[in-house]
Amino acid sequence: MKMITNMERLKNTLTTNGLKPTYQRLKILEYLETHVDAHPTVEAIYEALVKKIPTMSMTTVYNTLNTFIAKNLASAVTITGTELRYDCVTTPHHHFLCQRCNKIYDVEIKCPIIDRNYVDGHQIDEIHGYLKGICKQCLAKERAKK
Amino acid sequence: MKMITNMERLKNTLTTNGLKPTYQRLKILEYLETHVDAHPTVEAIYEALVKKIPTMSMTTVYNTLNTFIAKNLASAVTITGTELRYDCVTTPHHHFLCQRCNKIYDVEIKCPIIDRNYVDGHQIDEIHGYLKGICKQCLAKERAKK
DNA sequence: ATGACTGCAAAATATTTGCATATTC
DNA sequence: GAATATGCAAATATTTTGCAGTCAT
Repeated sequence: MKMITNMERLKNTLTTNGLKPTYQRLKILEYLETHVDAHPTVEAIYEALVKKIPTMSMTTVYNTLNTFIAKNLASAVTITGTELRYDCVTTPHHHFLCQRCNKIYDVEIKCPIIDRNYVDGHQIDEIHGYLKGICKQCLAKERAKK
Repeated sequence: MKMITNMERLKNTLTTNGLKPTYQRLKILEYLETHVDAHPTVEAIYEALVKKIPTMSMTTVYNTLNTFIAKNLASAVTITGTELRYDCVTTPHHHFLCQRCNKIYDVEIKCPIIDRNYVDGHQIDEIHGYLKGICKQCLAKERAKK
């Protein structure tokens, strides 16, 4: 078995999707993969990467994420309504937004329409399940206070 | 049976929820009720109402909608990610966004977690199901072209 | 008169666009 | 070298905030 570095693997991911493996794209993809749990905002991705790549711009982050979405390498999480958060596509899952701490958690839920192609005659391309409430951690903190 | 006008009914809805039945609130609530299917943006509500109430402001629309949400008279639909759309609360249902025409449709789906209070230890306060794809109407138009 | 509500103006936040420069194959 | 990608600056879009004036009891 031939060993490849992580960067080579990411490069392959981009090229096999017809995308030029630019340094910016590689870094953004790497960031998404290593921060799946955080469901980062564009801001967060930009802030993290501009430290290493001083010329990085918000525009590039937006461009790249939109390109990734078009190629199905990432998906937008629209749960908060006023900002977009991002996720690199792995397995289908739903999201839980904590309304106290604003964290987004992945949750596995057996969805009854996951394998339907149509609902009411509309063609389904994406399914998003969003739960909102108070997360485990915040509930614990609250209990501790009392 | 005593007959009441629609405006009296809306007024009752507001007062029984502890809200002063101001003209603006009545009109916004009426608009929401008569345009449930449209899932209007703040902009749309404002534009429609400012014709009748020239002093109406965006701020008031935002204030009012947030008040309604707090009282559970309306809910925010966060499906597009960059703008909020509104819905007046009736029965629980999911939403379908057409990515061609940008319309939002209500869809009835049997949700397996609708009566669960916790998932992975997180307390669930709201459940939102968002489907995206191409709506019936747009599919028909597309077929017609070929 | 008091407390709540409205609405203007400005600020804050988030995203998109035009275009000149740079990079990749 | 042609096509594509980057990134600055400016424009656009969306939501929030401060505050002064207004309205209903």
